[in-house]
Formats: sequence, structure tokens, C-alpha cells
Amino acid sequence: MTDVFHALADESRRLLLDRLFEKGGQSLNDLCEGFPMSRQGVAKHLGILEKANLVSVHWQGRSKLHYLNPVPLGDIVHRWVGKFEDVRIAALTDFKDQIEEDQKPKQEKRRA
Amino acid sequence: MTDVFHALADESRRLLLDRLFEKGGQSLNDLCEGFPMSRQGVAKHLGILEKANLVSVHWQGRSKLHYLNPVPLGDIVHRWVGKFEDVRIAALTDFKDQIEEDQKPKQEKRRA
DNA sequence: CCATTATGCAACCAATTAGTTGCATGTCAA
DNA sequence: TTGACATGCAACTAATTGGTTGCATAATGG
Repeated sequence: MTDVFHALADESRRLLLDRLFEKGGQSLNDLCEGFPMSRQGVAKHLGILEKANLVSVHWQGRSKLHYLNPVPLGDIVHRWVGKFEDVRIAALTDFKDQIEEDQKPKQEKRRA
Repeated sequence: MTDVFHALADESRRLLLDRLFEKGGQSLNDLCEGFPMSRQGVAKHLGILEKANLVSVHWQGRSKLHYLNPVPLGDIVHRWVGKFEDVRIAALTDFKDQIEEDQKPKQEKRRA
């Protein structure tokens, strides 16, 4: 969970996922193309994505082919986002309670 | 986008969101309860959540009340997860292509 | 076999981060 | 006004990170 969020919290890594979304089965050298960083830099990012299970690999001879794995994204949706979608209604209720609270004769001063 | 993922990539911060999910409108001191860290530590985490717009605040006198804001989560779903859900089918196709590629008389050796 | 290609591993550095402590500021209640 | 409470701000430290370079290893093609 932490690994997945951490992996996604970087523009370069999200770009790599975009690349693999467009075309699966790319090698490290393929993915290095046009990236403003050394090969090992890209390799480290890919390693983080692998560790988070967002990218799965497939060795073919001396080439390591990379594929996007969407499963962890689905997990996040089910364990996190779905849960917090419900809070929208709860949030409305909270705000309603809050507003009613504020209506009471008890002046609410905001910090300057 | 980066801010949201980064904010979620920490167990303490996810726990804070859980707390606010259970009960909105808690103050900093409320949220400090049972947390193995100083008040300022918690305040920093809350600051990160605020910056990511995952938590919205409401001043009431000298108390800063915190509320969970589910909107950025929804944004992530729409811009990322939905997109990569589609790749499941594409992934199947890729693997199918890959397998067919492997079927060709060209031995595929895996690294030891 | 030899040269080339694709990748991995390790050391290193600059910059950021996570947490702390100390003190300042603003608000409430008596 | 005074004292207590809730928070903010700044400085500091230890640990982590993002990137580099150099070298080692394995597979391919002639």
C-alpha cells in the first residue's frame, strides 16, 4: 500500500507507466529514450515500480521486457477510494451539524 | 497529483484520514491522541494532507477543526485508475502476443 | 572466441524529509 | 488582566532519497 502510493508520487514514474500503458513489453533502453536522466536513474525508478508491483517483467534473452500491471491500482480503489466516496454524504452532514453549531449565539471569530 | 500520492504514501497520514473518516471536525489535539509522536509531528502530517487538499479545515475560536475531503481521491480515480483499468484487456493481448512470440523457434532463456 | 549490447551492483553526493525542541501568538474563562 | 489552552513558526539533526559514475556480468552476432 505504502509502496504503491510512494511509487505513484513521482512524475517520472507516472510517465514511465504512461509509456508502458501506450506500449507494453519495452526494455530498459527503450524506456530510457527521451528521458532526461541516466540509464541507472531510469532503472531505479523502474525498480521502485516493480517493487510496488505496478510493473511486471519478462526476461527474453538479455532483454528485460516491462509490462504495466493494473492490479494494485484496483486494490487502491477498492480499499481506499470506494470507502472515502461514501464520506461525501457524511461530509455534508458534518457541515450541516457544523453550521447549526455556528448558528448558536456564540460568535465565531476567524483568525486574521 | 504528486501531492496527493505523496500524502497518501505514509501510514501515519492514512491513519489520520481514517480517524477523520470515522469522525469529522477533530482538532489537532484530538488527533494527537494515541499517536506515537509529538504534537508538531502530527501537525506537519496534517499540513501535508491539507496541502494535498485531502483535509479541509474550519477555524472555530482557537480550535482548528479538520475534515476529510474526498475530492482528490475521486480525481485520482478518474484520471488514473479508470485509465489503467482498460489496460487489463490490453495486457491480456500483450501477453498473448508475447506467448506467440515465444512459440517461435527461438529459445527463451531465463536468467539464473 | 571476440566485440557489442543490455542489464545489475555498489559507492558516492546533494538535497529533501521526518521528527524533535523551544518559543511566540492568539483565544477562552474567571 | 491573568493564566491556561490550542496552535504556529523556526532551527536543528538523523535518515532517506534521487541522481550520478564506474565496473561487473550475461547474452547475442559474426
